[in-house]
Amino acid sequence: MNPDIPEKFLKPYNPVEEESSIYKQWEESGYFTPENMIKDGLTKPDAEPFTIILPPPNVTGVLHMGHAMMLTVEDILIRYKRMSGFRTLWLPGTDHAAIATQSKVEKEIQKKEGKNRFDLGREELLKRVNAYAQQSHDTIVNQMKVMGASCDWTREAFTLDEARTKAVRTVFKKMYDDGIIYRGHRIVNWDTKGQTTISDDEIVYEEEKTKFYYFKYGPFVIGTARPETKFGDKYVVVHPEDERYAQYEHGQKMTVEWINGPIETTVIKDGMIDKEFGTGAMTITPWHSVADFEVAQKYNLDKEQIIDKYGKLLPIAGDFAGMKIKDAREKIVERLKEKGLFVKEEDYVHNIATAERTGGVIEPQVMLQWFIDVNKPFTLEHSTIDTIPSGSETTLKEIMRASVGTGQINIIPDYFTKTYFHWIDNLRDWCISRQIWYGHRIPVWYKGDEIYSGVDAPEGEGWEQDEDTLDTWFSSGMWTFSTLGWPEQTEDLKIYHPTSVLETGPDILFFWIARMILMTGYALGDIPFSTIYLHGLVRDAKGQKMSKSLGNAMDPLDIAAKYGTDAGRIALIVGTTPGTDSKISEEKIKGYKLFANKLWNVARFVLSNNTAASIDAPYTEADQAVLNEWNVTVASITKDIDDYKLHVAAESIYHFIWDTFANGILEDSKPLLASEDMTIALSRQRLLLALLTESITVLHPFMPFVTECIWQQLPATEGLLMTRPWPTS
RNA sequence: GCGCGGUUAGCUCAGAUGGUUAGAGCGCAGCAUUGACAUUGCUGAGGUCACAGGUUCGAUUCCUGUAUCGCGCACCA
Repeated sequence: MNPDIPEKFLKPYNPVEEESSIYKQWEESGYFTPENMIKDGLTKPDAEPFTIILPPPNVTGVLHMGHAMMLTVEDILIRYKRMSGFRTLWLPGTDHAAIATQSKVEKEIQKKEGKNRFDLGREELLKRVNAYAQQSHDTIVNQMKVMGASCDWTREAFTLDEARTKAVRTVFKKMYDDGIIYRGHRIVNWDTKGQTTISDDEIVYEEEKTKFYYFKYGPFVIGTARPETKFGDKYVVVHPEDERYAQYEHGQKMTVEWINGPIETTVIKDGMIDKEFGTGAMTITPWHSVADFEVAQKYNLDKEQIIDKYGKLLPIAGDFAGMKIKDAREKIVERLKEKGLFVKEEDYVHNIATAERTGGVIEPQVMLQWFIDVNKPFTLEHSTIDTIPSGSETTLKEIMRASVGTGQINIIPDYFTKTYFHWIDNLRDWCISRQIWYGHRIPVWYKGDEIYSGVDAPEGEGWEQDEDTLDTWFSSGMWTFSTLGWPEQTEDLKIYHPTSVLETGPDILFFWIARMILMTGYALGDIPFSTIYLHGLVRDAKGQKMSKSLGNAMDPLDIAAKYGTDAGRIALIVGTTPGTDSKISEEKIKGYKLFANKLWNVARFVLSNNTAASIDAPYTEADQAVLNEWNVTVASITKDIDDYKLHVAAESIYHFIWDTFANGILEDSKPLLASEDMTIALSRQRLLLALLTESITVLHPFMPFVTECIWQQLPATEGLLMTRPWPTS
């Protein structure tokens, strides 16, 4: 036994003791910044860049296991590429997450002080939200460091900071000038609780059991689930080929008895109606239904507002004015019964739209809002998108389609490509204005009838800025290039853009990924990244979604404290495959804590059986063969990582270390190390040290802490394992 | 309704561009060991790879259909 073995190894591996000091060493080395790697000769100056821009976590609280998954996958890729000689940048940041953050703070204020945002006023609310966001930011950054994220903190960004604001306003103005951003009266999703518009993607549908009513409407019987919206219904729609209604002409007018007395109605014949549903006849409410609105636009029909912003009936409802829609429903049915217009009712299940963040019911409303036109042709001056030549006319939809369709952007797993195209096909104009206060204020100013859009406020007196803010995805859509300094033509932008990999969960494929492709295509004529890697949702041991309310959420910090970050990281990777949900349990993580300790003991054994004389000892033929086999293993692991099969790579190195190395080679070594023949003993000593060194190098991206810790105890090593070149055979 | 994915050991999941005995972790049974190991090692039991057709010399793998679970989108007023 070698008496010089470091004291550390006399005890089991203690991750908590080692991890924070190791992270500090990495951070203080400056090597998270690629330029420092070049300066010290660890990366070649002309090395190919590899860039990941971190999907910025929302400053709404703390990181959860989904974030841990994201950070682990990205850190593995980054560490691997850094070791492989790439000019590697991982740029971190956080997202102000407008509506999510504001509604969270509003809820707290409501709970503690019983006040809403209108009681506080814009300025005071923003003060509170900013304070909360700052605190949340600090927590998040700390968590990321605990998880070992090797990102370049000198480049950290925030979606609402000064540089990003400039980028946002620059794009807004350009789109405004191109006529892609327009202001108009269109039907939007109005959140009656949050008092703001939201996008189609922020709606969640909840099943609701209700009644489906049939009423007499002149000579027709119409069906509806929402009698309370029917006051202004002056149009009855039937299918042009419906023989039951063949006797009526399109545009034919008639007077019918209705809720508050007789009204004049007009027959509309359009294919939008489903002949088989109900009676095949319905009245329409263009102000409060997307489909009805479209028919109304098509035939230039009147649109009347029935429901106000708070979900109450307007004066048009006569006796029912001021009532909440749910209360009004039964009373209206009663009225129609009294008038003898009621035919029958049926049980009915349908989905009601609610707002994801506030839970409020969505009432479609026609409102004056800002939109991005996804179908409007414009000229793209400079383009590197394969099928869109520079200077040609295109649309935002076409950019989104082309970037992925040509294979310039590759999605892993590839079956999500279909989902992506399906979404684009159904995409409508994007409503970007929000009636909340936390976020990028719309860079538009008004003075009388004049409208001005620009990066800065216009000169002169009397200009008022638009009260609304932008949808949070407007700014996060620019994240891959706004973080690199755009609109300035920075070195960073030249070197690191387009980025290499965008890694995130499939739940924000549309919210975010598609918007990044849109924004980057528009602003730069380029793709934002060449590979999209989608990880699955992290669920608990029973397969349930982790959530605070279920009490099954795991805190990555607790995991780190109990089992070590390394164990948590590799447990998230092994046995999971891109795009597929995975389950994580403490049992699984515990298993990898044992693995860290196993490795620790391997190191102890190797070091205690190593002597200086073995350094240049020639390998025996048998030992050379062992080394050759290891090289085959390395090559296969390398290929797996290159193919983004991280789960396979992680399992391979785990098996090599535990089964092949510890249980096989170490056991076989015992007699060899004791051999009288020094060529055999020294060769074996050298082999063991070499295999230990190489295997911790390959394991490093997956379990960075324990490997770095062992590396620094090895004889004749200098510098950090983090910057050691990846083994090539 | 349309689309996508899953169905492999008791549990959680990998994997095979079609080819002898289909893998891992956990769990289980037996044996060994106090050691490099807050243990670990060895051995073992356990699988018609959802079901039915088809293609093929050969299918768990490819194709079609069915069942079932999950997800996404669209929604019927």
